[in-house]
Amino acid sequence: MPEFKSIKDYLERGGKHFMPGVSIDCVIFGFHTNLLKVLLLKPKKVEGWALPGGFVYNEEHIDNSAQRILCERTGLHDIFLGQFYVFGSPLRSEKSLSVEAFKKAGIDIPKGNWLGGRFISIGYYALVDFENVIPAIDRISEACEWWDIHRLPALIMDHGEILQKALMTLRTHLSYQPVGYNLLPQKFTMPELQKLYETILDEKLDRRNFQRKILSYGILKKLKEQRKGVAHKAPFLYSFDLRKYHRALKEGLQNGW
Amino acid sequence: MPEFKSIKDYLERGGKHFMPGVSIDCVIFGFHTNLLKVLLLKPKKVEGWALPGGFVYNEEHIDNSAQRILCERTGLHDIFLGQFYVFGSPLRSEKSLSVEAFKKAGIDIPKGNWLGGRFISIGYYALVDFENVIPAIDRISEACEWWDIHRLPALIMDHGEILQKALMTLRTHLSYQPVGYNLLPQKFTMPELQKLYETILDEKLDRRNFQRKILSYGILKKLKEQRKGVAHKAPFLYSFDLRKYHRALKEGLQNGW
DNA sequence: TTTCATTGTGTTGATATGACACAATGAATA
DNA sequence: TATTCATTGTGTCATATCAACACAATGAAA
Repeated sequence: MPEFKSIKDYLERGGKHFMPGVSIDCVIFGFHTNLLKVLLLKPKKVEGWALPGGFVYNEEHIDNSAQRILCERTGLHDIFLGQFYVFGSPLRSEKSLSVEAFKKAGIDIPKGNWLGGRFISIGYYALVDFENVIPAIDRISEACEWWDIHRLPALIMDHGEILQKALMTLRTHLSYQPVGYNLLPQKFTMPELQKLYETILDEKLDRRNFQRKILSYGILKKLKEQRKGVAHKAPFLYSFDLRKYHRALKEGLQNGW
Repeated sequence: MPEFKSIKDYLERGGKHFMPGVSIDCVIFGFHTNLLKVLLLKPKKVEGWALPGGFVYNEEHIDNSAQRILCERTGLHDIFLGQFYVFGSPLRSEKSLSVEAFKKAGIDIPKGNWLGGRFISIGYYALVDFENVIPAIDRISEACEWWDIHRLPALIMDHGEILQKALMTLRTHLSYQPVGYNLLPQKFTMPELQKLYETILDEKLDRRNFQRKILSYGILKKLKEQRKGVAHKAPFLYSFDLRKYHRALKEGLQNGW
C-alpha cells in the first residue's frame, strides 16, 4: 500500500490508489467505568468531531479497509467488525469533510479532484477493549478521544446519524449474537458482563434472570477462581468458551420461528 | 436522467453519469403456487444468469437506484426494498459481467473505461406480488424469468452468494419484521399467509400455532368475508392493518432482551 | 464482633410455545 | 339427496420461558 508524504501528496495521488466515491466509516465502541464510549476524531480547523474513516485501496477488500482503519486508530488487530449500513444520499457529501477541511486549511480542492466528488459511506461497527486501546490521531486530526455515548459532541456531516444507526444495530444484534469477547478482559465476573449488557441496552436488567439467560446460551465457562481483593462477597470468574462463542457468532442465538 | 441510445453509447457516456465503482444488485423474491421464486436475467452471449442490477446516477440516492432497477424489471413502484449487505471483494470483478459480456458481443472495453474497473455491489432485496409482475428484459438480456429458489440455474460472478445472503437475511428478518404486504393480494386467507411463511423458511409450521402467533402480532384484520368457490370449508379472509403493519416494520415484532 | 453491600441460588406465577383433538363446513362423490 | 372427506375454526394440555421476587452466604469495612 502506498505511503503519502503529506496532505498535499494525499490530495494529488490518492485518486490513483483509492476507489473513487467509496468511503468507510467505523463506529468503534468501547466500555469503561460502566459507560459505553465511542472513539471520535477532531479534524483540524473543522467544527465538530468525526468518526474514524477512510478509503478503499484499489486492490483491497472493503472488510480489510475497515480493519485497517480500526487498527490505525486503536492499534488493534483481529477484532470483529460488522457491516451495518450503507449511507448513500447524494446530499451527504455536499458539506463533505474533505472539501471543508481542505478549504479551511487554505487548500482548495481542484475541480475534478477525487476528493471533491460524491462519496457513499459503508458503516462498520466494532466493540473493543477500552483498556487495550491507545487512541492515535491521524494527520488531519488534532485529537482522538473516547466520548460517552450520552454526552456526544457535535458531529460533522451525517456522522451523528451513522452513529445512531450503529448503536441501534448493536442493540438488536445483542439478542442473537454473543457480545463481550473483545470488550472484556480474558476473565470477568457475571456482574461485569451484565453491566456491559445494561450499558449497551441503556436499561437495567435483573441480576438473576440475566445470569440464567446468558448461561443458557452455553458460551461461558465458569472458572474455579474468584475475583479477590474486592469489597463484599468474592464473585466467580468466567471466560468465554471460544469455540462455542464463534459458533454462536455464525449461527445466532435465537431459535427464530 | 440521461437516456442511452445503444450499448455502445452506454459504454462511452455511462462513465459521465454513473458513480464509478458502485453497483446495485436486487434480489427480487416472488411467491407463486407455494414456491419462492427469484427474478433473474439471462444476459446475451454469457454463460449463466444474473441478478437484476445497475448503477447509481451521480445525483441519485442509492435507495432510489434500487427502486429504479426494481421498477425497470417489474414495473412495480413503492415496494419495500431492504439493504442487506455490501459485497466488496476486489476479486469479484475479475470475471465481471460487463467485461465478459462485451467481449463476447465483440466489443472490447477500452482500457480505463468506467465499466472495466472494480465494482463493489450493494445488495437489496424485495418481496413482490408475483401476479402483478410482468418481467421485462433489458437491452443486454435475452430473458427475464422467475426461478424457483430450489432449482436455480448457474449464476454469474458472485451472484449465487449474493442470493443466498439475501435469503438468509429474509429468513432472519421474518422473526422481527412483518412480511406479506407486497407479496399477497389485498385479501388473503390464513392458510395462504402460512404457506408464504413456510415457503420462505422452507419448513412446515403447525397450522394452529401459526395462527395464534401471527394474530398475536396484531397486524391482521379479520374480515367478515370468506373465500368462496373453493373446495372444502370456506376460509375467512384477512387483510393487513396497514397502520399497525408499518409501525411493526419500524419498531420490530420481538421484544428483544 | 458486627455491619452491610454484594453475590449465589433458589421459588413462584404469568405467559408463550409445541404437540395434539375434535367439531364444522361445503364441494365432490355416490 | 345422502355420504364422503379434505380442509378450516377453535380449542386443550404439558412444557418451556420469562419476569418478579426472597433469602442465605460471603468477606471487607466499621
